[in-house]
Amino acid sequence: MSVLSDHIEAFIKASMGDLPQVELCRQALAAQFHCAPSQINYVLATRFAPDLGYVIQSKRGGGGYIRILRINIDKEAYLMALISQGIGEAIRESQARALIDRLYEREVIQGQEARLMRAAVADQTLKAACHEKDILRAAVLKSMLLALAGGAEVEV
Amino acid sequence: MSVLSDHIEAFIKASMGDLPQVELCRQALAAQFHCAPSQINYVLATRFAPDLGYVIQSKRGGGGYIRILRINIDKEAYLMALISQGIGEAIRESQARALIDRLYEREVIQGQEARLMRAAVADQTLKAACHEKDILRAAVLKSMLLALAGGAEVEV
DNA sequence: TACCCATTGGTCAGAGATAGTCAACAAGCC
DNA sequence: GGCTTGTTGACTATCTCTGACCAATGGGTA
Repeated sequence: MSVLSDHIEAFIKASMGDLPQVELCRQALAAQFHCAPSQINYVLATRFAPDLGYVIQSKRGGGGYIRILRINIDKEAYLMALISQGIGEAIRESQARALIDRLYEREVIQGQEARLMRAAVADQTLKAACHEKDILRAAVLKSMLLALAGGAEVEV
Repeated sequence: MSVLSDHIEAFIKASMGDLPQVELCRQALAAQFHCAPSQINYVLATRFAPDLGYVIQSKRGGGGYIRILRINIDKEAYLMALISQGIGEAIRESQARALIDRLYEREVIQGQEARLMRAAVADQTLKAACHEKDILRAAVLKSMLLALAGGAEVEV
């Protein structure tokens, strides 16, 4: 079954080739495929999601763009596993701290980075109701792990 | 994808080189880039703002000029100033990114740390209503800056 | 000195150019 | 039919650029 989203996905992947990143123009791409611009967002959300090893950056306004960065999954399998399985929808502060400590022990991160991460996910930092806090913490933690996994090869 | 503002910014930075300041003539610059004079103000406001480490001085009338000064900062004092004044109750993603970029340029943080911080304060990360997002982002950012400022003495 | 006015930069609202979000509808697949 | 996936359009958010109008400076002139 070959559907529009698949074509767009294939086109983007072909554009990327072996490069670590590619830059698109949403409007132009939508015009090229004769679809609504939001269709591009759908493809990005479903085929180039963080869990699938991609990071999306974009800018609006004149000269706007959408940039897709690829993560080297082989190299960072541990982080990706953490992101997709090790952290659920929510995570408590103590669990997050333990996870960060493990990263430090395994030398995935340095002291300064560990301090940054702890600060970002601290209970005191996340102003929200208790359960919301844990959800938020999970999101922040995942996002940072993704940055660790994907950032190394790309100038962000 | 580069746009007029980017070109003007690049030109000014090239003019500066390693010097601590540079002097421009708004009209002449606008003529050089075939744009409205106010476009220069736009570039100054968005690319050479105080948050980005610059100070603008200017004089009108005959022999008028625009002078751009690069600020040199003391790391700890800068961080503390950012925490107490530079960041309010809320901060937008673009402002937060600019702030992090500046820390990176000034070598207060390294590339990996910058990526971590950007990830933590990204719009995509902070799942909340728009205004709540900005408040949350300010809290996360401040918390991380505090970690940077006080990090050396804190137990790992 | 007092005033005029040419010259130069500042401000701001609005238009234009992109991209993001979300709810509703459509198409496929048990 | 009901669930999942795909598609769209209306509305929103953000970034860029411009022009009309405002403000300041300094030289010229009465």
